[in-house]
Amino acid sequence: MARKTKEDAAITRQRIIDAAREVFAARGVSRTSIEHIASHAEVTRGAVYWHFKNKIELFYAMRDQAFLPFIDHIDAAALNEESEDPLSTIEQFFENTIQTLNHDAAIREIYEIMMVKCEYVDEFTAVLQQIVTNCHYFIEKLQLLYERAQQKGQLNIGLDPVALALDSHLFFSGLLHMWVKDSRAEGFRQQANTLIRQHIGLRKRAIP
Amino acid sequence: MARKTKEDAAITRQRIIDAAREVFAARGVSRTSIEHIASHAEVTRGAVYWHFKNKIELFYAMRDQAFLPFIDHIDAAALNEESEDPLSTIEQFFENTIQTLNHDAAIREIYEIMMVKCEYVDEFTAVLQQIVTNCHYFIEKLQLLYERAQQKGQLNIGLDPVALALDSHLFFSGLLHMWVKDSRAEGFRQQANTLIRQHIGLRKRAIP
DNA sequence: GTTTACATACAATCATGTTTGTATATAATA
DNA sequence: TATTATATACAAACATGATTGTATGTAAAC
Repeated sequence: MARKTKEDAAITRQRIIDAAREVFAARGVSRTSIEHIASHAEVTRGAVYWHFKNKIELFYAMRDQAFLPFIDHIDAAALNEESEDPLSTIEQFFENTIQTLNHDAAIREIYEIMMVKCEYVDEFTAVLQQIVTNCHYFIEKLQLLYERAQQKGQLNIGLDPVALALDSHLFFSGLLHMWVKDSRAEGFRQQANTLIRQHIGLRKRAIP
Repeated sequence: MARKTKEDAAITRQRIIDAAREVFAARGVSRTSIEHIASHAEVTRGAVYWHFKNKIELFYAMRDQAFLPFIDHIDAAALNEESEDPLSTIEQFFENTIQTLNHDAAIREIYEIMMVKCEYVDEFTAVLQQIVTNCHYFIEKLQLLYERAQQKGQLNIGLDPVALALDSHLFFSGLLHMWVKDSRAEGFRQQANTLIRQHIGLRKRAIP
């Protein structure tokens, strides 16, 4: 087949990434061969190997399409320094993430793949470490927000922003995991927002 | 080779399970071949296929060695009805689980495999569903304990046992995940007990 | 004309499930 | 109690298919 224009090539590249995501989600990363991805994207393995060195490079490309926006989302929440209501900022952040999972099938698939359809061994161990690094970054931002909430008197007395940040991170991590695992929408997915509000409610200063 | 006695066969079987666990932990479930397991157990594939139909049956056998005791542990905590201090029962349960992970390398490996070294697709999707079922069971027991804590006046006023149970489950689920992922003991593992106490502390009625 | 963007062909492993072979533990029988 | 029959606990061989990376070919864009 003939050479394509640069824009065409970019389209092919994205098609391959999309195909990879879909096949990963259906068959798991390990059981997915380059041929599976190629035929699903309606190209040959040659095209895949042209755009990506191997499977893990493709995996990284796919991951970035969900995680770069997520980082931006975290930063946006934390950077809003003039917010009058830091506690609500946290709550909104959690709810928005769940919203995104509900509405964006691609993002949802990427989370699913990374949480229950990928084995973090060999070349993939680095991915796990990057996730952990991101978690620490996320915890930092949560701590910042809780500190601001404390300054504004939103928190119950005696609560420590550091502890709250860690606790909220574990809560949210657990929530995402349950959300993904409960793929038949048996309840958890509908309950998510309620759970978030209750979680934040636990910290909120009682209105006298 | 010759036929072994029943006890010898049982030993061989357990050796194969142990070998499977070790190789799964090192290479991930998908990348592990029956031959890998066999040679690690110092038997041939024939022995493995004699004792187990295929890889997933072996996986189930391995899993049960960690999860059956875990269920018992949950039941033991919830059945202790005369406990004067249900909140501490919960706290102890969390801490004991972490203790087990710290001291029992086999259990630790099984958790690791199930959380980050296994892809839940095809024959493995059933495993995920079973995990979710177990989670719901766990949440029920937590709810029971929180109800007892409420009756004994241990909880802060206005807290709902149902909400607390879900929140604690998410916390614990997130904690286990972080514990497993933080394999280089960079902090999370040491912090676990502190986090548990703080989490429970959030619910505890302030001593007047 | 050269580089790009692929398709096609090649070579080399590797894994799976099954089948067959076999020595012996164990139960049945005499 | 000694003998025999059979099921057991594997090892070894077989047949088949899948996957990977690379190497080569090619037509069109630049």
